[in-house]
Amino acid sequence: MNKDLLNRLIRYKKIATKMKELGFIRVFSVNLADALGINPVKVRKDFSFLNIKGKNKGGYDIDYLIKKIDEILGKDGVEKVIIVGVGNIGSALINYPGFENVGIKIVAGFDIDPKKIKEDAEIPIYHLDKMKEVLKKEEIKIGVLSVPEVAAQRVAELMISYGIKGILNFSPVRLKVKDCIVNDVHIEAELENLIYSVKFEFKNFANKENKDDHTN
Amino acid sequence: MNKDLLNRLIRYKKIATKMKELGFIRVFSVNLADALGINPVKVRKDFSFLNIKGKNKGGYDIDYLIKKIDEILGKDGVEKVIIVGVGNIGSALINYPGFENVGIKIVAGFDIDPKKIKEDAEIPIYHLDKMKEVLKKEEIKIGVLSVPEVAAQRVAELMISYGIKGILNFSPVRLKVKDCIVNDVHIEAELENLIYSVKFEFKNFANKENKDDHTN
DNA sequence: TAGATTGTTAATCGATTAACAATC
DNA sequence: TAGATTGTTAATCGATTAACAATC
Repeated sequence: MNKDLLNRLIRYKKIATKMKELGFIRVFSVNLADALGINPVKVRKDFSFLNIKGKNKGGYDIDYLIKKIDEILGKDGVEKVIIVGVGNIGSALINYPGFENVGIKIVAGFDIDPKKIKEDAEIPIYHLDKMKEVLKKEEIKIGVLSVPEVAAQRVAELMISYGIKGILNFSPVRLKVKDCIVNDVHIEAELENLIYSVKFEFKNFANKENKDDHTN
Repeated sequence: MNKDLLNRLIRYKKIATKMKELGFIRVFSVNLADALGINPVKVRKDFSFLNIKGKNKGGYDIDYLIKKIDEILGKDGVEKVIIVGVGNIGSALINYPGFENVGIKIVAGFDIDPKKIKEDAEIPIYHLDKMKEVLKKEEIKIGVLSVPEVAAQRVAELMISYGIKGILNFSPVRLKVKDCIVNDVHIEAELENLIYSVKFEFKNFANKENKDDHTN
């Protein structure tokens, strides 16, 4: 199960759920492919690999598809997540309402700035010193790291020592860690990449006529 | 120039710049490879492809390397960017101080909520109605899209109609657009992906002993 | 039956790594 | 010279696409 396949699986489920809400009961590989912008063969390959069966000419049963994906993903209730570093990005995430819909609950934030501590808020913000206690009590495995660059490596190691097994890393550094999965969200880098991509496109606009409608 | 290569190029430059600040004058492919967590052959392949020459046994001259990368990237001063949708994420980005260092300037934000409008702020926030005017005047090509999901497609089309050529998309939808490059930053999806990756790792922890120190 | 769709095998493509000559 | 490093060719690997039989 590589990251790309996992991403597709999450998206298949999202689409199937929406179609179910609209009253559909089955979906063809070509529908899912259109929605994701990929080749229908890849959808069938994915499902074949994951042992999700379709009906010849009948497509895939939506209820069955959702059930299978949930099985594969090990869906089991709400996942608790903490936010470490309550700066611009950190507080944006704490206030973001969309996580609930996908079964994610932000249970606490942590910071070292006394002005940011609010232990009695709906989502409490504690001093970093309390992280160990909270993590152990709540058995939290997933943390968002949104501290300044200079602190990132050190704080990541702290989190891992308290039992964190997955870090969503917003700091612009490559974390060197053991026994922990890191997913990077490097906004700066994405923006720089975009800027240069646009520049190249302009530079070469004379050369290429048939541009795609969506460049990942 | 694909996206991965572009990303590596940006990182090569960042590392070279830091090494220069530390007083180094040359760098070996293996150094850059270590920093990026890749194979040194790939570094040399990249440089060979981009016509960046090293010295046999002498590595790559840092000043020359930076100059060549700047040439390739078409580095020319500060890039102006707007933020469309000044919610949690949008305002976090407006207040984020790190963009200056990489030559990015946020020049304005746009929203439809009158409470958010602040035309006389350092980084002014205008009503969406003024977007056309500002974009034309400042000749802005790059925009960050951080509006709610339901508005994303419509607002993206609006931006493009006013001359935007690159969108950094924070909304959890696949934008269907023409003549515009879209880079996605899907925080929710990354977090979901992380959660499931950790679950799988646990499920299979008995099977694998030698885990890598960093999983992208 | 004819047409549409799944599921799989084979072919293709590109990215990555291995191997190694050239050279300092 | 011996060792280290670049640069390139060849080999490998995995992901993607093409082709097509099976089937409803």
